[in-house]
Amino acid sequence: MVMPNTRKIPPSPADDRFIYLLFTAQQKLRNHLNTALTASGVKVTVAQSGILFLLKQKDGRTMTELSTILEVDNSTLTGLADRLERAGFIRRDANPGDRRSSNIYLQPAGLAEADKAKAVIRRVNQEVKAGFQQPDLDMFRRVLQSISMKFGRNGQLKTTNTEESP
Amino acid sequence: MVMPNTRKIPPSPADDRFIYLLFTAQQKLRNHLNTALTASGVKVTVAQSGILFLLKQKDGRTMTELSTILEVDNSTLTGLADRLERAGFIRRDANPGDRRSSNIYLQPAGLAEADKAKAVIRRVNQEVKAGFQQPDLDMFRRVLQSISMKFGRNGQLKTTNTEESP
DNA sequence: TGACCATATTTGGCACGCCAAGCAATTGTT
DNA sequence: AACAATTGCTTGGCGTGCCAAATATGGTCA
Repeated sequence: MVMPNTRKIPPSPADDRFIYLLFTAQQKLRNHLNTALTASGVKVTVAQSGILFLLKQKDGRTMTELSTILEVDNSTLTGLADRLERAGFIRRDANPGDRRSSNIYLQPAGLAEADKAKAVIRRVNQEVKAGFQQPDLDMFRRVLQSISMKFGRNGQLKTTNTEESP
Repeated sequence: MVMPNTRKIPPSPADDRFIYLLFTAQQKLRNHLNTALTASGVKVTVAQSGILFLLKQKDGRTMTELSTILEVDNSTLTGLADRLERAGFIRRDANPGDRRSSNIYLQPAGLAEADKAKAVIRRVNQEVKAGFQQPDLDMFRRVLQSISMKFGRNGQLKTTNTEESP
């Protein structure tokens, strides 16, 4: 059945615009996150932190490796890496085996920054989950993952856990 | 309990990083949406379509009115309106009562464009919902709305239905 | 009226996405 | 070995967000 019960329309017609809802939630979450990060003295942004986490997990990755995992365009990664390098958080090193590519290495300051960012992000992730039961969150995850699968480039689910969990 | 069961780790450790999941889903959805729009000959982007929908619902709104409803910065709206106006989809008209503000009017081409965009967005919204039961989607919505409420500027839920539904 | 504060919008600067194009280096083909 | 195709990365251009500052107008109050 496609049509809702026509006998009685509920007081709040239940917003069916999931695209809008998703976009709005993401935008507010991103703003809150970046605000929380700067408030905690973290200089790096959410987007940049992803690179740091991946390098902490395995140092010396290449640009392509990072952009593939993060599923962003190569050129996007160039910009992110530029800023991280300018801030002294990472270092681009020539790859002796293949002079086209470069290996990215986490600098001490970058490692410290990653940990600071991780703490904030973990906290916000808890805030997101607050007020819901595990089954609810599981369903939420399932829908998000289905969106990623349906509309993703490769149609595949990417489970590249950056670290332990949040 | 904070630690998971240590006796047996399940095959798939259930990704708990909702921030990452939400960001990824949103990004893929946005890309798919804009691809689908251009594929259908729609010249306007998702972001721009929001303005058209609001004007179709009630023409002559001001910039501030639009940016408040869409919950984007005023300056963001300036850019969006610039492009829509340059494309001939809207018109900025001086407000006789208050010369600081301007009323935005949908042009015939803009109305046509809004309808074309609406069809595509509605279709993608159906794709998002595909494979889920209504209770699942309701839970999905609830979590998204709770994120918007938790992290929104005003902490309030905005239910400005742009039209009938998707 | 004139100093002041508030409001509406724009501008400029930055972050990050995308795409298309470019460049250098590597690999494959013949 | 020589040419073509591929790969790794950067550049340039654009859209969309943000914030802070500038502009212009409007309203208040002494």
